[in-house]
Amino acid sequence: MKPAACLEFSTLNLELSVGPADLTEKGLASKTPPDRQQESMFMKEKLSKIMEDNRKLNEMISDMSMNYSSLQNKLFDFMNSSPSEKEAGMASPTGKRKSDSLESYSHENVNNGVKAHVESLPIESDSCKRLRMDSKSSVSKICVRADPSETSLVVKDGYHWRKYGQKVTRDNPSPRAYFRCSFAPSCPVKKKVQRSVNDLSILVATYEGEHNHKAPLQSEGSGRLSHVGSSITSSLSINSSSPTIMVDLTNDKLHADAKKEMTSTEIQKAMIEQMATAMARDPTFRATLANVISGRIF
DNA sequence: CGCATTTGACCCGCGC
DNA sequence: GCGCGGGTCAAATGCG
Repeated sequence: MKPAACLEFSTLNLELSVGPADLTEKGLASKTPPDRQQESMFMKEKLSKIMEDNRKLNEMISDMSMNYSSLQNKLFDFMNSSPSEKEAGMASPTGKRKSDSLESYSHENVNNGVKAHVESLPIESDSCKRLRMDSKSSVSKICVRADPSETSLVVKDGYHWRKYGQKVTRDNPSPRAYFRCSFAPSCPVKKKVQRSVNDLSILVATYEGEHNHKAPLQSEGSGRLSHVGSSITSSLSINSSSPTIMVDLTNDKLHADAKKEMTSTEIQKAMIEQMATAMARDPTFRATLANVISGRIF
């Protein structure tokens, strides 16, 4: 999802509650009768305009929901397609740094661990300079809410990762950990994990490349990977300042709920509800919306 | 003993 | 050309 689209989406789903009571509080009651009549007409116009805006916003959110559902259906279709189809056109496995090539792709790192919550993003400004040179390459990024006291930069996503380096970067005092997919020796996928500079409870995982193997079954491998996928699916929130999806791993109740089987429709519904709730709760989003509304009114 | 993690050194691209 | 900074390597270390 593009940032602009996110912004549009994030300005939805809040009730506009400017009514006559609000208007009288602004000193309108003290006006003379002709003035009052004029003001009343003016305010009626304003109210109808606001209601119209509200209606448009509701239309936009329903459109966005439909688009989201359609995209997610495509995503599930892709997940169900054969591995050979996914691997067509995939970057060749590499070992040496000079030969690292990151092909562009649109569906990335979608497995039983991070269903539909992974986004493909353009290379960020702070990403590797070598990657920046390749204008076609893209990365996907997920944010995982984790206990700040937890020092291990482990993002459980269903795959097996081998840590091969850690570095403190200039723009973030928290160390950045570098992982390779260890499930298949030839798998070119890499992962960088670093705590958010703004919120230490958030782990930002950046995925580069595409797995050239099937996702490991959750029952096999290390036991800590159990129920990873569903736990992530059920609890997400949105940071209005960024298009990145947030995943909350700390909610025990949701962990329990997530273990239940969910149909894709239920997942979509739950996700849309969570997104709307998260946006409405976000103070930054609300302040932005208030500015937009006040700008329209005054 | 084998595997994973840690960590300092090194590589490489970019900006000045 | 040099320094900076991100990314990677590989020996050392830890752990089951």
